[in-house]
Amino acid sequence: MARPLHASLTRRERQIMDILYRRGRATAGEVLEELSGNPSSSTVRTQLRVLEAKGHVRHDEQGLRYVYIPAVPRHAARKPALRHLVETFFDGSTEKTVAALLGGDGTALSDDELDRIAELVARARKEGSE
Amino acid sequence: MARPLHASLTRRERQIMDILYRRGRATAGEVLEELSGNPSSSTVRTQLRVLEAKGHVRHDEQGLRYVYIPAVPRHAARKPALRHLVETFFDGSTEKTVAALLGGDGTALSDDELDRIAELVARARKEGSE
DNA sequence: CTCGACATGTTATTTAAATCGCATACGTGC
DNA sequence: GCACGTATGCGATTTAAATAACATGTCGAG
Repeated sequence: MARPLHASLTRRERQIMDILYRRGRATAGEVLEELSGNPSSSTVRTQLRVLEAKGHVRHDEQGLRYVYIPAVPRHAARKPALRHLVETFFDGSTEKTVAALLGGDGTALSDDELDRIAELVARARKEGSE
Repeated sequence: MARPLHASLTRRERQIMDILYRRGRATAGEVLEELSGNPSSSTVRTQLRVLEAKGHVRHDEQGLRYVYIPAVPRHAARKPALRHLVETFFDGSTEKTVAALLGGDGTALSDDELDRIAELVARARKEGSE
């Protein structure tokens, strides 16, 4: 069973992977900027090399710089991550999760967005009943 | 800014916290059963004590056993966790997240559940327009 | 009472993670 | 060409995590 990648990462590694997934790609310097506890540039680059050795990221050389990219693309990584969170915090219930997403914090959703979400639900029902 | 607790946990600690959140509460033995790599009982108990020292869990004494419980209750911990995941993997978009939840893996949702989800969306719209 | 099963506490050791110093390579402008 | 700013690579060190051996305490059965 393929558990979420996150499960095998150390704290710093997770921090870095999260940055890479949020941004899509980043240089060592960009990762450094977003890391808390401002570690040295050396540290960050070492971590990125470790992550690459473990197969979690790869890099493209862009001129002088390395641009790091997650080895598992975002759209493939996020499903297991989401499911794991739903299992852990919402009893595996999609309904409870949606409730938290909508009723959530102060994030007011626009009517447009709610319309599109309603559309998603309608379509899911249609597909389910085929 | 209160980041998700998860961010400050080590791998094992996260594993254990996930078990505690999934089950609500657990003894050292129960945690041990669910942990991969079957570490020794000693190891698990030490970790639980470390987690307690760090303030992540507390314990109730139940007869002879200790029953461990997350210090931050699930309903309080899950919101930041969910938001962090949405930020990292879904560009902060509730819509994209719902799409992944519905269109997800093979998890077929019942019509009933879809009904209730639709109701949630309808209610959210109403509240938003007040 | 005392033995055994089971639970916890303490402490030490091993292993892994995190950090950085220093060496090295690549361009750019003078 | 060469000095400088900026990158990366390697190796070593420090710090933290993970693990388990051993000691202690509690209950129930015989």
